[in-house]
Amino acid sequence: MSIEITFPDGNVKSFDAPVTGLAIAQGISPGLAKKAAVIKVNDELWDLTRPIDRSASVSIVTRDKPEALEVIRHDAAHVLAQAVQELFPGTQITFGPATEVGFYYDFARDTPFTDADLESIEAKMREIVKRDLPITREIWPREQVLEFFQTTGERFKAEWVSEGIRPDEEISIYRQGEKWLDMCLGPHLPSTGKLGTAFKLIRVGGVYWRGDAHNAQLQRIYGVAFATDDELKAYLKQVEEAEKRDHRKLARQLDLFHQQEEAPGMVFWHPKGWAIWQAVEQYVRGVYRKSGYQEVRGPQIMDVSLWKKSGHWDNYHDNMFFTESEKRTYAIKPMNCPGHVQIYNAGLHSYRDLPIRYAEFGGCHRNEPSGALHGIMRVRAFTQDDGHIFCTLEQVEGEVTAFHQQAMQVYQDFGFDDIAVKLALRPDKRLGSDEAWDRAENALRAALRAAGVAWEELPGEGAFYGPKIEYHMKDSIGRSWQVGTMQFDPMMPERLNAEYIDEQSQRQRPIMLHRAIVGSMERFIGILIEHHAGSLPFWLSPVQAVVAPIVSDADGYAEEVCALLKDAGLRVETDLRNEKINYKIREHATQKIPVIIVVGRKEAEQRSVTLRFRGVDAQETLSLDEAVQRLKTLR
RNA sequence: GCCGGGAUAGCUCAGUCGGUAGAGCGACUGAUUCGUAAUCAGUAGGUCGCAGGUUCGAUUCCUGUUCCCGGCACCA
Repeated sequence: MSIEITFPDGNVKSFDAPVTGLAIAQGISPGLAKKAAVIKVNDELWDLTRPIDRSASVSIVTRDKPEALEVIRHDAAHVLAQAVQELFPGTQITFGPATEVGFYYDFARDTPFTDADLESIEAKMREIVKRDLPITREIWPREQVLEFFQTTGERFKAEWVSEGIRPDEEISIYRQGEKWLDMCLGPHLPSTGKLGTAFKLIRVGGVYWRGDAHNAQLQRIYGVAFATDDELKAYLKQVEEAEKRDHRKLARQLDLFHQQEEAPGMVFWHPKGWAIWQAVEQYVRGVYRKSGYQEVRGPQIMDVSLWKKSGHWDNYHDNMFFTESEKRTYAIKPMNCPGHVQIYNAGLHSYRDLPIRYAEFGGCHRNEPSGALHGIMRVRAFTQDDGHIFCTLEQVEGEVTAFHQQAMQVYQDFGFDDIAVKLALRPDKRLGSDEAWDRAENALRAALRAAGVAWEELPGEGAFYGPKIEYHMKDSIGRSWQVGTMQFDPMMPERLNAEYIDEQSQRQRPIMLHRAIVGSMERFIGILIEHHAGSLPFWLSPVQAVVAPIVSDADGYAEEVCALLKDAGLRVETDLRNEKINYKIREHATQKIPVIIVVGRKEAEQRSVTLRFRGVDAQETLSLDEAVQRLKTLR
């Protein structure tokens, strides 16, 4: 038997017997063999130790390649599992994949792992790496695997063999050293020593077996892993930087808002935080105006019967707040759409009136599970930049493409330029027929196509009343946030009896489009704070400039400058405290004020000001008039 | 909601192996008028999250609870 191995450069080499990737690499150079992590065989990643038993085109994947990194991380998960079982006998193993920056492994053990355990586990992992145990792949018959896991008390593994793996699937077992093994698809490095030292266990958390809240609770140990120590160091540094821009921390430092026990998941906006809100709201209001929306306002609470009619009660009553008065139960609104339908229904509409676009900064309350709350990113009381468009099916495409343009402009104006568009399709729990869903999903697809954007489809992620387009934006440190949405809803008009009169004087159901660009004001402001690390752009800064006199003789002039800038529409304050200019500059720089305006005797005499811009040490002195003009252009 | 951890002055944190607490910054008062990232001195400030229990005595130990943090689940 002859095996032909084709290399990336087109060279072909014949072997008489099956040959391993390691042998091939060694045949090329010992250096390559050392750097090799896995081998790509006909576009499939294989272990270096797995014999290649047929002709194939191959390429050696060295450890510096992204594909190798995933294998390194996956290996780290297995080394973690072995370390845990060596240290804590009786702990059951389940799954442990690679993640975006590292790996995790889920364990079943009655006693919780502590931070101290994490340290000793990591030490044990390093020991296993040092032992440089060979990692070998074996194929076992299904019965043998099942029996093995049953006799070793690995209940979860055994369950997976019988419930998660198709009977005709080949089961590979990876042995790490003499005794320890795990069932795994692979591939893996040839030995534990190849893992290297660039890994670190970071935390432990609870998870559900197979991701289902009805199942047993497991403990997941998370780690990060890289090909080199430098990359690990860089990653840890980046985490530290991310912590510094935590919106909860910055809110305290910059006095933007606070939250307290009596109102969990709600926000107390301080003057400076509310100034940011106002800036965002005024901006969005301008978008409403320019794009043909009429602003409206519905009531905060409405009789529960309305929510039963709309379908919200059936789907979400566990997450709704209720209140009672005179034997009637009211729901505190979790959404604005039923209110907008009432406004629509208050008049009779001709097809000529459509589309009708309503907008509202709609305050909503949702009783989110306590464990979901997070600063102002996930709250129980929030405000949507909500809008509803009542239109005909034919008008949907035009409305969706127009919305797309508006949304993209808004994200750009706020400093976000990396936007991903996704289409969330029918969920299991839903209203309406499959035909209606086909129509709805296809209408959105057509609109996206017309808008000329690429999108990703998310099966099962749609709202119960219709599919939705989602806008995900990446922030300055690469995290993705779902903000805007455009939802197609034929159900709500039906359920709440919305109609218009068509050309033939017949009553028709309009289509309802739900749309939001920033989504939740609270969350969007949280994202803005973290994206800009608290240094908001001039137009969003709560205090845009501080006028700081050097000596008290200049106080009067400072107040004059401040008044002038306020007249020009800027948010300005004076700092007349009896402190040195150094102290004032330090403080306002720390407060991330975009412009510090210093005035001393000289400026007061010359009617000039000295400007110091955030992040720039150099100062500029210019006349008061010039300065006002200059700052006005930043607004 | 579930698993784990936490809660000490306005903020950041130390401390008490059970004998009711301390620093820095901030605040306040006074002095200082000093040209680009912290002037000096003094003063005040805490039911040690809340409720029970054990104890002669609990901020400390135990139980419960609320909220926060991390993870999972959820997210109209």
